[in-house]
Amino acid sequence: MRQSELFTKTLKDAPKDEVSANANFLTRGGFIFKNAAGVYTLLPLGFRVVQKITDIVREEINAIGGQEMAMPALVPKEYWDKSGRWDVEVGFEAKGKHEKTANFVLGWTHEEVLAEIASKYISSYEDLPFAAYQFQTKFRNEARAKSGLLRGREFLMKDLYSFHESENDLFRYYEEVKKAYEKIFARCGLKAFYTVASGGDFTISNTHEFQVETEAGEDEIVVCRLCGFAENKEVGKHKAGERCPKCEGVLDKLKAVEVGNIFPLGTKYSKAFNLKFRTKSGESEHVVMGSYGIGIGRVMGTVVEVYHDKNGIIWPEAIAPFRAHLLLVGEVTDELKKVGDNLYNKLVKAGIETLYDDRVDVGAGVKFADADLLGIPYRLVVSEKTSVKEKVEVKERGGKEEKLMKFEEFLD
RNA sequence: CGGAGAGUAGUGUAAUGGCAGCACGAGUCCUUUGGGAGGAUUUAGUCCGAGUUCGAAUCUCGGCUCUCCGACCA
Repeated sequence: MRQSELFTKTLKDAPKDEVSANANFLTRGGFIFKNAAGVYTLLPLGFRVVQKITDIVREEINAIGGQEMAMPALVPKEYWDKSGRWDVEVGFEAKGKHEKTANFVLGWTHEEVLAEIASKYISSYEDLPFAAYQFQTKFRNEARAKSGLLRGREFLMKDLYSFHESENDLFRYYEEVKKAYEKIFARCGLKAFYTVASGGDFTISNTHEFQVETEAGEDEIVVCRLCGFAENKEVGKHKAGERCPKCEGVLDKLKAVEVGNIFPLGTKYSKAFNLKFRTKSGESEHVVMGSYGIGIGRVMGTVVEVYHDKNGIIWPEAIAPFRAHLLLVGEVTDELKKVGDNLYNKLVKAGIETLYDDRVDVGAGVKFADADLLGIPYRLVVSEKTSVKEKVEVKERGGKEEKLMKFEEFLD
């Protein structure tokens, strides 16, 4: 992508009143645009990051047998009546302009929808287990949207639902999802604590959250840094300073953001939707369900909270919008442009996603500042003053040197 | 949903009852070209609605929106 053709621009000043690092840098860099509190447009750069994250999630969920599908955002009232969740306060009701009453809710979760569908297709133990998921925009009328992408009223979520003939089988799959989640967050560069959370009325045991340490987080958890045991403060069984229940360590308290969660639902929704199957011995039983979410936009925001310095974002390579940032620096002469264009073409041809700052009449300071802000992992600078490798020098945004040799082959 | 603060040009700000100004951005011209360049010139603004007043960005009332703290949630 040639930066001269990118329709967004960077902003020099941080948005007024905005405090969180992710809202600041993502807005200034032109990754996102705020349309309303907690409602964001993903601009081309932000969209690329989200695509990288969804690709990773899709790969890992497919690997545990998830079947991708797409459910509607308009969810019929009758479904919510069945589950008793019509009046849940986070819901946005949707009504036709000329209709008297709202007949839909903008989906804020999809247990109801999939339970309804499953009840038409599942009839025998032979149909179980199965798991289906989607990436979808969810709508929740949060009383207070805040912290940029960390808590929005409209956000992209990966929601996975699993269906089983027994609790045993549910918990077998639950462990698989847990492992998949661990891989997903690790690949996104996040260290996530697998955290015990209170289940509430909706589940048959505790639920689990994946929490990433950051001051911008809204949750407080106690963790053992030795073995990784973690518990949400709301559970209240363990306190900071106490001995870890799993090992010799001592529990620490920290602020964190929940990037994912997994719920053993049991039969709440299968009962509401009459979702039953015949066992091998011919009895009719309710399907046992689990549900598993990952907030995609929240992952993106969390990564920015974790990976930034005073100048901007430092994307982990796996989810960076581009891998290389090629900069023409100094006076852009025809000769210099030729060196840059050649290198750009070579990189693109080799499948290296490259943002090429080919802007003319933009000062070096501006280009470097923009590059720092955008946070693309590898920076290749083409300039008259660079003596290395025919006017090209390579730097890594995060400051480490060892990976730079990757680009040697392109610098002939 | 409770509490607090704030809405002035695309962005950031000044003007506290009396000519809406500055910087960045954007346009044009010239100079400059390795860390947010310089000069000239142009562009563009008081959230909405009432009220007080000779006169309102400024004061009053109502609304809308945003931010922060709290409660609640992926």
